Amino acid sequence: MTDLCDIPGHLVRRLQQSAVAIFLAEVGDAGFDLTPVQFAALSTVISNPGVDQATLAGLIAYDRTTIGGVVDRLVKKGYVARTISRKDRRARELRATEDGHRVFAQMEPAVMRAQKIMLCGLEPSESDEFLRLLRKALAAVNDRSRAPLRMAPALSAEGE
Amino acid sequence: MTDLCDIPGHLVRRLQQSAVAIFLAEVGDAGFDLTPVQFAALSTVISNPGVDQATLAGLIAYDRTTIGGVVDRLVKKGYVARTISRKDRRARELRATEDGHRVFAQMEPAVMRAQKIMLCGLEPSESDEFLRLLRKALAAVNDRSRAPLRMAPALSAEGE
DNA sequence: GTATATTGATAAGTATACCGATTATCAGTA
DNA sequence: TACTGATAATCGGTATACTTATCAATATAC
Repeated sequence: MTDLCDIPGHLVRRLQQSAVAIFLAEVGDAGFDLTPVQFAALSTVISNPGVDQATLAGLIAYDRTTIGGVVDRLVKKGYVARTISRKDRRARELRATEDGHRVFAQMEPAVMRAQKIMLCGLEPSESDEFLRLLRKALAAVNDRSRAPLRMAPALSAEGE
Repeated sequence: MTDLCDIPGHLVRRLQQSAVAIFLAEVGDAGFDLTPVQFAALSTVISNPGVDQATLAGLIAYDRTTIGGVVDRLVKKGYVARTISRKDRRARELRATEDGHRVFAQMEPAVMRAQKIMLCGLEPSESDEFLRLLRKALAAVNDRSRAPLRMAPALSAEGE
């Protein structure tokens, strides 16, 4: 008989659900209303000014179809500006607004707190080991997702 | 500067995405069309004949609002029967159909295969350790989700 | 210089997730 | 019996995710 507690996928899903709930609670208590996805997108736009949406999706391993809506919401909230690229009229260049930069910087402590809470059940050494295994497992299956991580800078490493 | 690769929540999300993609691929190749969520629900209904939807949601740590739609799809596919409880007219009693039992048994190998693929980057000992840490981390944050796991039978164990 | 293939973005449709509110029912009480 | 509170399920609304298909613009091939 299949016990769901023995199915890794089920455990990962539950941890992810908790992670989102904790993120929203911490960030919300701090007075911000970004979701984890929106935060990751904003963070990446800040690190890569002028990226187009497809590249952004690759950088954070999101689906290209999904990223449009995420960016929509960031634009609506005034944290990101989307302009049509001059070099390629298909592409939209993304840039964080001043508001976006400020909010990102201000909410970082809450985000870090959420990450700590998420792993509060583990000893520090266990936490490190967990993250190591998480990265290692991910590297092996990255390309089996519809939205694989596609590094632009010099990250890569683990994944072949 | 926040590197997303250092944010546990982001890593967990990516692994979950891969897990879902692998599950759908393996199960789909085997000729079945159940999602991970639907599989978990069907599995739990089989183990707990006659459960109501709220209890089912608790058993697999899903949101109560979501479970209705999941059950809808299982009913539409003919794998689960939903009847109004005689003891409590508010509740719906769920039971797997013969088709549901058969499909569940037949797809189990594909599900197991998917779990193995998901962790194929880890050595067997690492895989065990990863699952141990996953369960431990989860136990500590279970009640911070809107949909905490609520055991009815004698599951528990690891996660205290 | 036009046909072809590719690529960035979006649209439509389905399936999770979750919040807040509502409805129907049940349980206990006065 | 009517009232009160709790609970099962659903509804409306928002946000991910992903599939297939489409459109527009670019790049390449010829």
